[in-house]
Amino acid sequence: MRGYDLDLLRYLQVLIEEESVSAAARRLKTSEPAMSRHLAKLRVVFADPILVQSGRRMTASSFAAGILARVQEVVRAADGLIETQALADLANMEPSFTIRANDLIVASLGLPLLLALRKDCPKCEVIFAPEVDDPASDPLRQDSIDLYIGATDVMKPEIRRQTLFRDRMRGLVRKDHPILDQPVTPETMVRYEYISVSRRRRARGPIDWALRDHHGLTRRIAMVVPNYHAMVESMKDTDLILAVPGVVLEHISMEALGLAAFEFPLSLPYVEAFQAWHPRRDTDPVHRWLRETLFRVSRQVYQSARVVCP
Amino acid sequence: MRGYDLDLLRYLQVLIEEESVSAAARRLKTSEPAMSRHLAKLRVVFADPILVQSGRRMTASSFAAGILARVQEVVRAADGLIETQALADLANMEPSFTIRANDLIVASLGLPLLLALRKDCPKCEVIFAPEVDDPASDPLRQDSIDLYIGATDVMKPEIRRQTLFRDRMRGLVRKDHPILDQPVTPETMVRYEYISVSRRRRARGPIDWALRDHHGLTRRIAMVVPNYHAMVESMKDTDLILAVPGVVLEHISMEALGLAAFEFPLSLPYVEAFQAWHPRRDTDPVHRWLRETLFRVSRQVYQSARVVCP
DNA sequence: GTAACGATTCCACTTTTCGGAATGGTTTGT
DNA sequence: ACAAACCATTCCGAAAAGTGGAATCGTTAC
Repeated sequence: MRGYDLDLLRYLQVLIEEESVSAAARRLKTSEPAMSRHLAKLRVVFADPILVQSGRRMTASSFAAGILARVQEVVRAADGLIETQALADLANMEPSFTIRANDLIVASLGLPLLLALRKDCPKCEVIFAPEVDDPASDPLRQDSIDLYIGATDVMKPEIRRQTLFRDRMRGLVRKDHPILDQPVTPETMVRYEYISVSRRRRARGPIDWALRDHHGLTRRIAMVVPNYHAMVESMKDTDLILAVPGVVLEHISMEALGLAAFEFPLSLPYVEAFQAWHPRRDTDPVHRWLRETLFRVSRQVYQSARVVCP
Repeated sequence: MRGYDLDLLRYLQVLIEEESVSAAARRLKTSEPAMSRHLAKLRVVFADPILVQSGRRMTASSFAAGILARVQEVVRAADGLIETQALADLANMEPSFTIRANDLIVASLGLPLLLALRKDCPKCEVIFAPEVDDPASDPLRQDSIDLYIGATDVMKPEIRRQTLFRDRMRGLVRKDHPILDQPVTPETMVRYEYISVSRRRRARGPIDWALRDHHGLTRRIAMVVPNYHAMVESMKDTDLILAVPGVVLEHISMEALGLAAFEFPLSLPYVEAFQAWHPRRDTDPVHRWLRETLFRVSRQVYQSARVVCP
């Protein structure tokens, strides 16, 4: 009597969490028939149906629901056994990371991150996924991206997040913009039109609220664009103002583009850039190393940006 | 990145505990090449040699030795997940138990134990292994017996044991033996010769020491036999005396064999009958049920024996 | 240097696992 | 009531993985 195949616990955990054979199969990147067979084996080993029909769906049996926490703990402890060893062999690994981030994050952090990762893991690959309109929680849940970096998304409750840095918005304008002729005031701010960057038509934010609440002023939004780079290169011929996080200014060629930046004379909340990941990655040592590297790199980039633009 | 095959942990535990590929293979009832391949996989997963050459032997690497307790705990917790379910399906199981016990234990407890087991598990099988000369610890370690029942063996330190009952030795003689003509005394005890039951020529024991220490007397051993039944049927024509545990007297047909029993007039230590098993069975729910059943049955047999022969 | 013992690798065979296709089960919408 | 939609299970041929015996390798004892 040797004992049941312990690897079945991986399937058991995912089947109970998803309460669906097909969802569990998708999550572990295998087929439904294969996952259905694992379930059949689990049913024999545990002498319990594990998942039971509930109308058109399946639901966890009471036994399965009762042991889920213990199963998670066993798997977590088992994966923790290799954690200290896994990073010892990074040099020979070829992991691929899919990260979703907006164009300015990619421009400001993409290369420093890759260089830092490559120091430990020369063969790793970083894929920046294009931004699309769905909230980042969905692909994190579906495991189609490994990590999200951004500031604007609202995350689902189980998604893990870590703040990378907090920054202020600054105004970006053409170099000889008239607003620069004297110190910027709320009044001069609303004298010109703005570009708003949004993928979901949220054209108004903290700047609008500060102007309205503290000065009774309203700025005009001339246009809404989906990413920053769409406008940075062409705005030098306009009087438009673009609000950008300060940290990214270092990565914009101000002189070559004929641009300049100024600070908003408003008490604005900080923009909080964070990284987010699905909890299934919590015990993945390589993924943790990725997150820790990103954290370190973004802090370094942020510090050097503050030195350049005090 | 799905994670390593958790079933490898079973091999990891045994390999570290045994510090030998062939011993681990024997213990898990597989071949050396198969176990060597499991070790090779573990070496890849953990990026560690796990077992390293130490002269002619292997020894656990420091990493492996360091995680052994955690591995044991993970495997124990994983097996514990099915414990509450395992006994729910006893009725459909066909387990086979190999138990080593002397002939009188088999005679007195064999049938009651099987009947009790069959109440819960109608298809179970009990094999009483023949007694051989090696200490019981060895086959328990080698997993060739599931359980030992006896009183005389010294157990290795890791072997688990549980006392079943404590009993006194009694004298068994032919029915009209002259020693029964009057109350037995130490002096009459040494007037006749004895049969000693031993597989390892330990012909002298507590009876000899009590006679010598308290009465300055010595009994004569006429012969040494390997089991009780060898002599029980033929001693009715002799004046020989056989010392047996009281509990088994109920299972000897005294009238049919023309025998009788008497109490020794000595302050003898109790004989302690116990069951012993290897700790690998500690978390085996079916094995625990076997032990608990045996404990219950032996207590019942012992109680009824005390009623019959006060 | 040779024999003994255990670990590893090779190899042919067996067993298990895989995913696509087919089938079965349940609910929803018309 | 029936058809469509969705998910779970079973069937089937192919691929992958596992097995143990034989051969080879590595180390020590005599």
